[in-house]
Amino acid sequence: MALQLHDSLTRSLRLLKPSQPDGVYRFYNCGPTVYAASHIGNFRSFVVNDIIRRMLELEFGADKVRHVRNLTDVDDKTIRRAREEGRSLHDVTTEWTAKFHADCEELNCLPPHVEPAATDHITEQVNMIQVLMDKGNAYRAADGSVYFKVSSFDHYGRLSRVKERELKQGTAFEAGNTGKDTQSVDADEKEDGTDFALWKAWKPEDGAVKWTGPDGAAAGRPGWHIECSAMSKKHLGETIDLHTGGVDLLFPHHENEIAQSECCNDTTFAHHWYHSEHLLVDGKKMSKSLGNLYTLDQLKEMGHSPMALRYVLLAGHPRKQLNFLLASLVAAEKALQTLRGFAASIAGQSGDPTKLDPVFNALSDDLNTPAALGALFSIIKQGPADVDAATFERVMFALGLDLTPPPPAAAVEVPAAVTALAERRWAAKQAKDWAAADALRAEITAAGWTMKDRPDGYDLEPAANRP
RNA sequence: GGCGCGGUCGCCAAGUGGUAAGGCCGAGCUCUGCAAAAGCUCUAUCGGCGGUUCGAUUCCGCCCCGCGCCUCCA
Repeated sequence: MALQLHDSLTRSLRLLKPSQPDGVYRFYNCGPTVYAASHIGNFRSFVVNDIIRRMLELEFGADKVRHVRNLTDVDDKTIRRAREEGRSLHDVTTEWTAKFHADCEELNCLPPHVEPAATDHITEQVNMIQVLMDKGNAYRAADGSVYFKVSSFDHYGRLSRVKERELKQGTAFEAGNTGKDTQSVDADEKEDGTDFALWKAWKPEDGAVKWTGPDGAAAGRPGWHIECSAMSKKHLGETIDLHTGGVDLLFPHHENEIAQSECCNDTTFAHHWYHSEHLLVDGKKMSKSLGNLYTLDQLKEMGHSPMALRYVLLAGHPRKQLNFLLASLVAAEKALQTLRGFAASIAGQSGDPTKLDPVFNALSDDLNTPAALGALFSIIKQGPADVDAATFERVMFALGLDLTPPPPAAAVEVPAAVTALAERRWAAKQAKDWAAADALRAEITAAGWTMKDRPDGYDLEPAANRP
């Protein structure tokens, strides 16, 4: 089945196809803001995009996919962080970029082919803003900032259907963003409330962070949206095949990107838009204020593996909100164990390569990962006969599941008393004194340990009491 | 207020106009003295009320409940 993906612009399922004569599929994925460790909700988005990348490679060939994912390394949050820690912006973003890469690697996400950073593309952004100003799509405000004039772009709102939204009294939209931390001075400078910043004039709290702006504008820094327009143009060209991100980016970020790019380049910005849904925790979107935010490190500290998280992320449909539960990680770990056992049972075996088609078909059908997993386990249930090992590996590649056994958990010190009990029970067992052996097992259990017999000895493990 | 999404077995979660995948948990069984591991088996009528239909969980309407977005959050 050919790869199909939901398109946010047309709200329909559409086939993925390279639009350029070179046959290279151009794929841009909005990346992280590097000011702190990304949380597992961020990673849901990146894992989903990783599946897209993998499916594209299987569909068109690894050399026919160009995957770009940016790094936002200058914005309010990165600047604030640097200021609070008394460090340079670069110092802070370098640290968190490295952390992001490490987490991605643990989650088995393929690195994008290009990972452009906003601060490395100031010139490209300034040039783009310049063009927009020259064309009358942007204007300089009193403070030297530059804004995009939304009314100058007829198609504004097509993606998010913002024009169909009615502005009602008392809503966040109308009431000047009450409750949001956007007490932006911008509002006073803009000609229209919906206009957005392309270039932000320097303010004292920006410290050393500033660049020369477009002609006539003050020194400052680029607005958030323009970086993606400029960097996707530089690395993928004026028209790209697919642009993706989390649903929250649909408006205003992607809507604004379209406006900037299309006004600047006079051509279609992206043929296809895809947005993955949010990961919820405790039924709510993760947020610092709710205290329901997890990072990969936190899960690892609880004893969970990155692969288990990846599996959990795949267990929900990418375009449907997924409620994250710690218990799901335990289930995922079990499922992975089954997968490992199955992989071992078919190792080196050749069989019917079409047998796993249902899995690929599910993935090709709008990235239905839960259905794919379901199909996979249905096949596993039928036994290893006729399953082609190489094809199974392709399935694992598509899902990005690394079945290498996780490194053994850090050895926990076994108390001497428990070791002594275990030795006595082993001796009793050798002597076939079952009554004594069973009594000793009970004592070991009471002490909080589990004794697992092997033909030639035994293992001691702390009693399972994970969440 | 606007826009959008969702309510399916104890938990997670696919799916279909003709009586519902899969994972986890649970139960039973087999095999190993016991335990572990492994294997086998079993467990739903799809939020509520109407409508369309030969037939709806699947289509339409209304209601209830939950969630997201509405200017810088993946």
